[in-house]
Amino acid sequence: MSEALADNMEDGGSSAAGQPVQAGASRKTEAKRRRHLPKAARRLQLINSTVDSIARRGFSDTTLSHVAKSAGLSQGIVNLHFDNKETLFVETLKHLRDEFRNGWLKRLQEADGDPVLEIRALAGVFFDRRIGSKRKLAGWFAFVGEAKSRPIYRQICEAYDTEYFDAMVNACQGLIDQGGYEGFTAKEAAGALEAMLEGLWLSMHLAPTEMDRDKAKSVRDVFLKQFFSKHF
Amino acid sequence: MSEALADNMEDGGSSAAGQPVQAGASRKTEAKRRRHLPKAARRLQLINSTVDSIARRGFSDTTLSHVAKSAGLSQGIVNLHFDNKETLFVETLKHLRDEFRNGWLKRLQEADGDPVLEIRALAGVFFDRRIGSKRKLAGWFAFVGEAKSRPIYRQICEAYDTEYFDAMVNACQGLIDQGGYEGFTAKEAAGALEAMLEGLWLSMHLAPTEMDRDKAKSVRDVFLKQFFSKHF
Amino acid sequence: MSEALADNMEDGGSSAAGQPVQAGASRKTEAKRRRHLPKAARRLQLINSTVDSIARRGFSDTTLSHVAKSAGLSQGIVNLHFDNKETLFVETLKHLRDEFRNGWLKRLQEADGDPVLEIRALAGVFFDRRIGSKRKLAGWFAFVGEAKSRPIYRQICEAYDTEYFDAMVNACQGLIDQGGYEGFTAKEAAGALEAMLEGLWLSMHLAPTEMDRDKAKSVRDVFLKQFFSKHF
Amino acid sequence: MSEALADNMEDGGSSAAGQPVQAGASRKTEAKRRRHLPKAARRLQLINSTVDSIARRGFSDTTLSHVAKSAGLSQGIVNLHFDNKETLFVETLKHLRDEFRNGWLKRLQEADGDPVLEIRALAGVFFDRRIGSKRKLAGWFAFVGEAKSRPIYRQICEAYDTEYFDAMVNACQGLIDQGGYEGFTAKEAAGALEAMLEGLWLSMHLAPTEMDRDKAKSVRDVFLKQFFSKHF
DNA sequence: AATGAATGAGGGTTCATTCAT
DNA sequence: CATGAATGAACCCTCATTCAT
Repeated sequence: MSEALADNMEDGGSSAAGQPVQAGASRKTEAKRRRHLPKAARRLQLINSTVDSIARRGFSDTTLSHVAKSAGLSQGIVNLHFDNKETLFVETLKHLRDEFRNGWLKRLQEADGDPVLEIRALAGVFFDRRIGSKRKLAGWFAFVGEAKSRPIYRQICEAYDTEYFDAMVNACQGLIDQGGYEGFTAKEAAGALEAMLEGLWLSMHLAPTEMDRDKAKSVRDVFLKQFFSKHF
Repeated sequence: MSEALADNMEDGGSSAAGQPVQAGASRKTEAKRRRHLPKAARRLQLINSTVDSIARRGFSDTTLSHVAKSAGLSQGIVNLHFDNKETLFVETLKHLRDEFRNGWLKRLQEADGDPVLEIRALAGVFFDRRIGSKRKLAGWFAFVGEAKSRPIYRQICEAYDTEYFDAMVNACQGLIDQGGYEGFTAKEAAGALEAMLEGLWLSMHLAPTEMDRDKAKSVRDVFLKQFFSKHF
Repeated sequence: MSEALADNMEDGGSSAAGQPVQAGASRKTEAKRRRHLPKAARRLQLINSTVDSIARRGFSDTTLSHVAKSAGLSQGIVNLHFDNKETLFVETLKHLRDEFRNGWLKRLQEADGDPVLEIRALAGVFFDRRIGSKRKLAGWFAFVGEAKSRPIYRQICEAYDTEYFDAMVNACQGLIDQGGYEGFTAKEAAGALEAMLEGLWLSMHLAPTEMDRDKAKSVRDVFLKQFFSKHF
Repeated sequence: MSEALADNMEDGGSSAAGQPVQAGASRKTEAKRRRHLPKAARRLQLINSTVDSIARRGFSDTTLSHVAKSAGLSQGIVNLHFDNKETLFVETLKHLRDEFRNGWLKRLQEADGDPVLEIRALAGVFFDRRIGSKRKLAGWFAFVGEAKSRPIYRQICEAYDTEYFDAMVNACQGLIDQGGYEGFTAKEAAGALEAMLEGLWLSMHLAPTEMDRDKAKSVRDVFLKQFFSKHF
């Protein structure tokens, strides 16, 4: 794995090629190479390898061999745990989606109903190193690229996107209700904000040297100040 | 196929399979299937077919057979006009890129130095039906999805992206210089605006029913009003 | 397939299409088609099929499909065991080369230093049914035909050719040292003899009805008698 | 054309790529690039280009495009002058064959019935720079390599080979009739001699650094001296 | 549960051949 | 006579999937 892609491995990139990660190799049962693993753990490992491969080689050059090798396992392993390649991709997307949702949901709960904190929470997920790591951005945009021709990918995220947007609208409405804002509705503000956040991710994905996380954050801050000057 | 024609087709794309477009079908010899075409025209036709195919089947399921068939031509036609599949993709991306640049450049010239008009010009290209048609958006995001693993795609657009951003910064600076704006630099405003426009394209691509062109325009307007209240 | 078996087949070549050779077909599990084979055995089988195909269809009409089919295996089998077609050819040539060398080396050792027996050994390999079978001659000359444009083929045999020639010179020198020969050096005799032997192979390859193995042997004998009249 | 292959161009290698040979370019009608040529001349030019290509790229990598380009002509030119690729090859082989036959026939006539001169004539053709040039040797052995699978190639040379061998036998018989030789028949001597000459060609083809024309000649001389000591 | 040899469909590419110009 | 764009069959190779071990 290239350094650039590995930089956010706190989010659990899969094992290096050849040898699976052995965090606690001192435990007896892991003295030998661990060949048997609970089904769920194996599946997660393969999903992570898939994200790796997509980040490194792109969607169209990701083969099941690559995924297996990157997990340090053998040829047929994927078909043992997933019905087929498409299923692996679907599960991978669902994994990214769930991580994203868990990310903002947890923060949102901590906001405890305060609209300012809620907006910070909802926007903040885009700047979470674990969720917006380079390899995961690559994963996201790989799926975006295929979404047009594979409706299933859109369907997988549809309800979750709506849920996120609704939360954003709600938070904006909370600010507006506190008075002093004119000229835009909560939906419009939320639409602009979400679009901008996604656009920042796109820039971070395409031109990481031009748009790093800090620069993106300052752009976000400017935006919030312009829209909600009384609160930010 | 004339460029104007293809651009207005809004996802209609290149000729239908089986019968190539025959603009001047009145000529005698066209009773039989027309086989010869100027080299440049044939290449453009194939590029359009490529965008079609990418939009319809995605990057990874676009085969040279599909491209050829969608152009109503034979198997080997692509390799006759392009070195290989990758070259076809590269030329396709360059085509999209050039169209995009021509789009805003022409509008920018008409702005004649007026910053307000310049910003309208630069933002407007995202709402041009010919440039931001569904099939072309699909094309753009297909390349985005592969950009991480194929640096050539990024390189192709790099300088052009910079050029666009610089123009945007310049226009924002023009407004700021006219006074009355505080709290953000031209770069920050331009960064926010461009990110939001790209985010709107993303929404239009992924959820066209949720985000249509008109809704996107109103979001843009809200943004401009919030940032440059004295001019919009 | 055992090597000895294959060598004795005199143009019979590898297994017939449809059913691979099953030496130990009595085992239970062989009721179904045997699919797994040790890697080395599979490679040898494919090499033999390659010689077959070259003999039957020539170098330029030998396709991987033919090789696979002639081995009773599937399309992709060759690429599973060899990097590519060229590698298969290279390994095939090396196989022929090694067989040839093993042929004369073994005989030479049995000669036990006696120059007369050594010359018989070195010449004799050309008349070995296993090494100079019709299909293998076809293989040899197929590679000869491509040698000019694919230097690798020459390189593969270069050192081995030199080794053979040196052994021949050495044997001739042995005879000359025993006295009574004038008018030629050991190198010249060896050069003439080797050239003639190769020429005989050429005739056996091109005109097997005119030049069969027995006729070739008698020509060889005449040659030896004329050059080394005191010993033959 | 590589230098090594060009060194014997006195035998009329075809034009260099890009520009056809223009021996008498001063003639009016050749001021412009000569596009029209008598059929026979064009055919010969293409045959020569074919030998070139076979020498340079081998039989299996010789395409009609290469032949055409090497003649400085366009794609479809070969099919205009030959029924198909196979016909071109057949005609090329016939050309080599005819040149070879003309070579020894002419020399033989000059021998005027003297067996010694006849043998010199028959053997000498193998050392003629025009007939045994490197590129033509490459051509010969390319056809040898395909001969097994394309009987037509053998048929083309069959009668001519017999004719040559008969002449050789006849010359040997002439010497034997003059007395003093025992231990071999004319057929055996001729068989040995022809085989050796062909073997020398093979060595000159495969290992030109080891076996050059002069070395080959001296081997031939040794052979003649051993077999026909009273005449050579 | 895991392996990895084997399969076979389908991809990109080449090239002999055709044909309108 | 000559050109070169176009065709389409067939090649090599990849890879998702199967299956005996």
